[in-house]
Amino acid sequence: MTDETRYQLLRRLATNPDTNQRQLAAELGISLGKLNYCLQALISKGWVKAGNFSRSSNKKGYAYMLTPSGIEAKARLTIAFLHRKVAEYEQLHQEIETLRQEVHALQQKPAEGRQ
Amino acid sequence: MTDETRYQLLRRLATNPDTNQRQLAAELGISLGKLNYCLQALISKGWVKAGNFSRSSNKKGYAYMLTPSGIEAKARLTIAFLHRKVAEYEQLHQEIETLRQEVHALQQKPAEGRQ
DNA sequence: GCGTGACGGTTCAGCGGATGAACAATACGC
DNA sequence: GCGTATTGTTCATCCGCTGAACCGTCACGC
Repeated sequence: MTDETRYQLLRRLATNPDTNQRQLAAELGISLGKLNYCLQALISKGWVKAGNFSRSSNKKGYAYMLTPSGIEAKARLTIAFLHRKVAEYEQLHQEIETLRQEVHALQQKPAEGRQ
Repeated sequence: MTDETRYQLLRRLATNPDTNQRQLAAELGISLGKLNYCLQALISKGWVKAGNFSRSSNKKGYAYMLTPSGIEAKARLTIAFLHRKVAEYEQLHQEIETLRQEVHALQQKPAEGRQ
């Protein structure tokens, strides 16, 4: 759904290709159903391939590995995300400044509305 | 619903008590139904009073004014929000630092995965 | 081999918040 | 009065998310 989720998922898979869906869902703080949905989306985009060979010791389940185009996509998303986050950061700075002024104003006239 | 919404609404009403619900909803970026719901919640908490006297030139609709306890509540929420936002700010700083490092790493080995 | 238990992927009925069209109420101009 | 415009209120509908249930598969013990 969100591309925040997509990005986080790609990020996770890049470092940890052999994690099961339940654990991935828990780590990203989303439901199993949603994770499965996102994963299928990444796979159908050709960014992730589900190799059905071994998960380390245990032979069950898939290993979800980024394809070359998945790696490129992750790079693009990383940069896009950096920019977005910096913008958020600056806006948050603004909001905080405004809030600080409001709090300051409150402390100037602390008795207003009390009894 | 969210107390972000509640706070924003109190904030708006404190400065602009005579705005109709449709416009309030548009300004907060939420639907009319949700705004109405939130407003009723504030009213039933006793934080806002809907005086049915004049909106400036036009006599229709209500003027939604903060009660004394509404003013107090707004002060509390303002402070709580400041703290929350500062925490978000710091976490965002962290995330950005991580993203910067990732981007840097990408630029060190830019040919990976290309052909 | 067969049975069984455990694990992992997939599905989907159900939930809950959000939406905004439609309705009700009120004020105004005529 | 009547029609119109403006505003508050409701509620059927939508839509994404959830997680329990389901199914397939593998590993182990026999």
